[in-house]
Amino acid sequence: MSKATYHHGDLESALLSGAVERVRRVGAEKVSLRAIAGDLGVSPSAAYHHFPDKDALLTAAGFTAIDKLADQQEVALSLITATGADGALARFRALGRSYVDFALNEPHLFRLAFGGHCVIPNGIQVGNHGEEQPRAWVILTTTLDGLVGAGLLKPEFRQKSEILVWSAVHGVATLILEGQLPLEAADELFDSLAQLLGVRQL
Amino acid sequence: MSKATYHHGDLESALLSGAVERVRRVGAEKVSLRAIAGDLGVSPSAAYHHFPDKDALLTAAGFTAIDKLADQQEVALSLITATGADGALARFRALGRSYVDFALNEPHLFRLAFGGHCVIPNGIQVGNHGEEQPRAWVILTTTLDGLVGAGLLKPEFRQKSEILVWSAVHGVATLILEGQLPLEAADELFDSLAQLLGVRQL
DNA sequence: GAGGTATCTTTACACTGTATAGATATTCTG
DNA sequence: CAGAATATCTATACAGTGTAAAGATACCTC
Repeated sequence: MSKATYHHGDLESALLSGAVERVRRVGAEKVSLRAIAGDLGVSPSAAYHHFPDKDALLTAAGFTAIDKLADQQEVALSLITATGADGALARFRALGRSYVDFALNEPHLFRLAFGGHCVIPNGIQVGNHGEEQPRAWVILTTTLDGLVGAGLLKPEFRQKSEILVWSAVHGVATLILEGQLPLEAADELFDSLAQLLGVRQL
Repeated sequence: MSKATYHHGDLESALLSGAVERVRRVGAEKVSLRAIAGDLGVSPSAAYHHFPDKDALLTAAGFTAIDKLADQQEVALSLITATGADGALARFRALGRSYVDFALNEPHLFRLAFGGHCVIPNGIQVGNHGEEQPRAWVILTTTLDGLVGAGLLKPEFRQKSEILVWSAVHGVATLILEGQLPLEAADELFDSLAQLLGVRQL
């Protein structure tokens, strides 16, 4: 409770969630630092004691958006209680659906997350299943492991599937969001992926 | 020559290419209308006789970025003179490579094109091979036709390949650009795609 | 050539990010 | 438990932004 009752409370996280909320509603290019500060009853300059500049605040907001996406994926996965092959396949599909749904339900957060603000310096090491991997990656590999374990995904496709699945799902989400592909493209893509990866049809 | 020697010449297209050039160099969120106008020796308000607002100018710039991408793809395809199966496969790969290369070489233009400015209202009709389809789509379908014609792509996969290939290539380009996947992911993806689609290996 | 119109300039305004300096509350140190 | 040091926030200010409104200028049409 030391920092929590300083001047404002925890202004840093208040600014962060304020930024997320405003981006969510109007999009990153239309949020103003002054408006976020105003919401909190705080002067425009106050933010500079917690973030070097507006861009840093938006970047932080973008990373929490990435986290929200992972949260949503985990919720979607947890809703599927089926075990065995049916469960593994349903989880694979739910993973893609939740990704696309997030993009369409929260377009501004999705664009903030993948629009240049949250560039990870040296990228991800694909083979490395370490701790500092993005959650989306961990969730994906776990789900693919489930398919292999259930005998639905041929083990020799397992490795290559990681990049392929994530890229395809991210791509279709973006292209639908930007109006370059129709809504139905998502389900058609999931069908194609399941079929081409050798997943047994239901 | 009527409009070309009006007051400035063709200010509309000058503004447009000025916007493209500045976005290319510093990114869309850092370009100012006044700077573009200043480059052309024109007052800040002059732009409003050709575009309703700054956003409209950026949107127009985004569509020319989409066009530049298509141009680059066509150039890449035209460089491959081989005929038959080798040519078809090489063109397929070149298509993906040029897409990823464009994203990495022109990150700001790529983000402008697919970052919310150029949303096509009702999306694309996938089955429809009409005239008003985006060039990227036409280029892709033609290349896939080449694969089928050369006996490299199973005809039963042809239809589903369109969405899958475009999504996967767009996705991997974006994820590499945003640092979520390493550079090598692109080639690994092309390998996976070729293999899974049943394309005969070289 | 006259009138009308498209094009561009001038001026102005509200708003932005943020630098600087000062005020205030908390924490640390003796 | 002082008093000093420090973290936090405010007040003020400034340059730069998008754009609205009104006026000037060049072009086109009749």
